[in-house]
Amino acid sequence: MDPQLLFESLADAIRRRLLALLLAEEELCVCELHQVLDLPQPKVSRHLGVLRDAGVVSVRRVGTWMFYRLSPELPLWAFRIIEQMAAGAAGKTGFLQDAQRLQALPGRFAQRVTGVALAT
Amino acid sequence: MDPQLLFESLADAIRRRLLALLLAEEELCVCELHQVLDLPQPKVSRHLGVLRDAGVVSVRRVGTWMFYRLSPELPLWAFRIIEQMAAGAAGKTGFLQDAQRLQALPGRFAQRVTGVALAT
DNA sequence: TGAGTATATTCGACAAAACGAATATAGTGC
DNA sequence: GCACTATATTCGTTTTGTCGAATATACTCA
Repeated sequence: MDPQLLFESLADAIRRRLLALLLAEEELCVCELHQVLDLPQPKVSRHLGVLRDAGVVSVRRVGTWMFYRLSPELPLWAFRIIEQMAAGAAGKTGFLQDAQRLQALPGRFAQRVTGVALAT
Repeated sequence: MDPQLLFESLADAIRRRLLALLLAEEELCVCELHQVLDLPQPKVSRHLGVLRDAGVVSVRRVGTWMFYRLSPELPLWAFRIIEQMAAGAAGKTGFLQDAQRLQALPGRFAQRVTGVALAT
């Protein structure tokens, strides 16, 4: 993990919101993320691409869905930075509403199970 | 402390090197920093200005010297991010040589004492 | 195969950030 | 006042990053 790439990733508020959600939820697909952030899908996809190219997140495909998660290869120091970032942003506008919208997403459990079943 | 300002600050390698030095040394003047980093003084000053405006570092004047340190008002989460940043950068090129050059600076103890004495 | 859904990419415009070089400011000491 | 040191700022240029809009790709299911 190149520190330069990590901190470039963290310099954008949208990417920080994405990472905060992935820290809370383990795994999310693009459609869930773009609903929660309430941003255009191409925009979310582009920012996820930056995170992916930096090695901050990893992806697996399940049918047409792409499930993103924090990279399991993140060094501890990088993971802790993301944790503290989320801690610092916890109360801020955007992050607070993201957390609420995430909990309000319909059918999340079923979709997750389907995804896992298909992948196994 | 605005997360956006902190992460913008951390997105630049020179500013991360500055912060790593201030984490190790408590307090340093511009001339020490620009010697250690081996970069033009105006460049170092400009980057310190970014850190100052973001509230990441604070300054005190002692004669013609300006002594920079990590801001005592940094929230814990921000301080921990800087710590982990330094941990992640520890081995990397630049940071390693900075640490060595810092130790090799002549007259650091005397200068620090003088500075404190003048300020009191 | 074709329609439909999910995701990714390209394009050109625009804004922000960093740069070197030169210059300005502020303090010290004579 | 002048010379000297330390630090900061401005200027014009170049680079980098983000954006919306449009389009392309990939997969599923019938």
